[in-house]
Formats: sequence, C-alpha cells, structure tokens
Amino acid sequence: MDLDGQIGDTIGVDAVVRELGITSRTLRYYEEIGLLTPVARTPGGHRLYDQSAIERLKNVIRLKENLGFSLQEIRNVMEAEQELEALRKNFRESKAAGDEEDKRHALDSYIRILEDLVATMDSKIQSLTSMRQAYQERLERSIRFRSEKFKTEES
Amino acid sequence: MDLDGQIGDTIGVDAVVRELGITSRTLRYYEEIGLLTPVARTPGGHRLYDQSAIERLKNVIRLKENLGFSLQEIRNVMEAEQELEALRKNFRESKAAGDEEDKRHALDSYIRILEDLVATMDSKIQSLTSMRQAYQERLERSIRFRSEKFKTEES
DNA sequence: AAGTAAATTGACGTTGACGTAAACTTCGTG
DNA sequence: CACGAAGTTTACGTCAACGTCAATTTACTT
Repeated sequence: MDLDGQIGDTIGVDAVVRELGITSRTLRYYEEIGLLTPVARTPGGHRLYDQSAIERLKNVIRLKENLGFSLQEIRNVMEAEQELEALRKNFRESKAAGDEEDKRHALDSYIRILEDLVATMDSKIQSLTSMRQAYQERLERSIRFRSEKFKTEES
Repeated sequence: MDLDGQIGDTIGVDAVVRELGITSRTLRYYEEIGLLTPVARTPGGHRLYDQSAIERLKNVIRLKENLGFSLQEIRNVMEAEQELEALRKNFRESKAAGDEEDKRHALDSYIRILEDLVATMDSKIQSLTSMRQAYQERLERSIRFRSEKFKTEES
C-alpha cells in the first residue's frame, strides 16, 4: 500500500510559493526574522509546511498589504496569537501547573493587543471610507463634466 | 499700513512641519522625487508653501498611511490630479486652442485613474472589514474565555 | 544509476524612504 | 547690527524587505 502523508499532510516550498504568489526567498526571510518556522524538515533539510502555516502566511500578507503593517509589527501580533494558542491548550489539558497570575496576565495582554488591532482597523476603515467618498465625488463630477463638454456619440 | 502677505498667504517650512508632524527632510525628499514643489521661494532661497500644498500633503500622508501606497504610486495620482486641474482651467478659460481629441483623452485617462483608485479603495475596505470582523470575533471569544476561567473580581 | 530541476546555506547587492553630519547662508529679534 | 536659530545644498549612512548569485545537496523521473 502506498501511503502518502503519514504525518498530517505537509507540503513543500514550491506549493506554498505557488499558492501565495510569493518567492521562496521571502519565505526564508520570514523564517529568518521569526515570522513563521516550517513545521518540519525532510531528512535532507527541505522545508515542510502545513495548512495552518498557509493560513498564517495569508494573514501576514493581508496585514502587510491592507494595513501597511511592518513585518516587525506583524510578528508582535503573531507572537501574541501563539501565546494565546499555548494558553488555550494549557487550559484544555488542565495543565494548571503554571502560575494563575501569569496566565491571566498573558490573556489580558492578548486581549489588549486584539482591542488595539480592532481599533486600528476601525480607524483605517473610517479614513479609507471618507477618502473613497471624496474620490467618488470627484469621479462623478468629472463624468458630468465630460458629458457636458462632449455631447458626442451618445444616444 | 503693515501689509503682511501680499501674495496669497504663504507659510514656511517650520509651519508645515509642525502642522503635519513630519520632518523638513521629508519635505525636501518629497520635492526631490517630484511629489510637491513649493509654490515659491524667498529671495534667499527658503521654501514657501500655501494652504493647497498643505492639503496635498495631507492627502499624500493619508494615501501612504492608510493605503500603504508607495510614493511613486502617489505621485501618479498627484500627476493625474494636476492634469485635471490644468484641463479644467483650460476649459474654463475657453482656451480651446488645444486639440479637442487630446483634451478628451486626458479627461478619459483621468477618469480611468479615479475609477481605479475607487476600486482599489473598495477592495481594501472590503478586505479590512472582513479582517476586522474576524479579529472582533476572536476578541469576543477571548473575553468570554476570560470571564469563564477567571470568575474573580466582578460584581 | 544517472541526470536534472529545485532546494539549501552564505553572502553580498538593491531600492525606497528617509536620517544625519558638515559647511554655509538667511531670517527675525534684541 | 549682531547673533543665534532655522534654513539650504551636498553627500554619505541606514534600515527594512527582499533580490540575486554561487556553490553545493536533495528529490524525483526515466
């Protein structure tokens, strides 16, 4: 029987690169600065990723393109998410070994980060919307202007 | 009589810098790459700006911060706006000397640029909104999580 | 087994968007 | 008018975010 993916469906660099439209250099750079480490390596050293890595990368790209966040800022967000992930797992396994205070603080700090993020995005959306409005009006004026000045090939 | 601003209220670098929260270097750099030229100079060579320059700069900053546009892209937008400005003036003064075809083409191209811009902004707003939604949900989950796990100092 | 496309590390190069230092000039106030 | 703060040009420095080249290895196909 030909088994093909014993350890949870990993994919290589080429697949990641193709799906996300980035270069392998970018991928390695992101690893360099601690943005995302491959889930594993082949015996030969080739990087292996999984679906959750793809999701994280998509998130990185969106934060970058849509919010203009620096990779440093994005790393902060990612780290907080990782922290929360660990925290949740911690709680699920009732591994209440760690200091309760510490855990509460970690959770609080994650919540603050999320609140900040949402606030930032709200303000950007607000700003963008008002800009869009302004440009839309200019566009409409220009179109009216055109149809006034050039009453040409129109039915 | 002490006249003070014979030629339409110009202001210096310091005032611009203070109002916009940027450095003078940035201002000079923007001039270097053709983003905004001062409206005049003092006899001694000091740069002078006016209110419309401030408005343009504010626009530049917003495009940069909110859309993550490069200065190059912003310059394209600015150039198109300048073009339209000239075009409008041209029409107002009925200086219909230029080729009608040319003017129509210029106007068309400006309209296309505006349409592109509005579309770009729509897509960004869309993307941002959906991200905001996702983060908002995570935030709410985390808050619920916290109040479940730590039923402490609450009335 | 052998060949070839693709991946790896290491290193230096590049581009955009300014920062910064130096040498000098101009402006506004006492 | 003197003088210190702020402005000017010239030029080199910097930092992020990759690009690119070279030498070597690995992975897959035939």
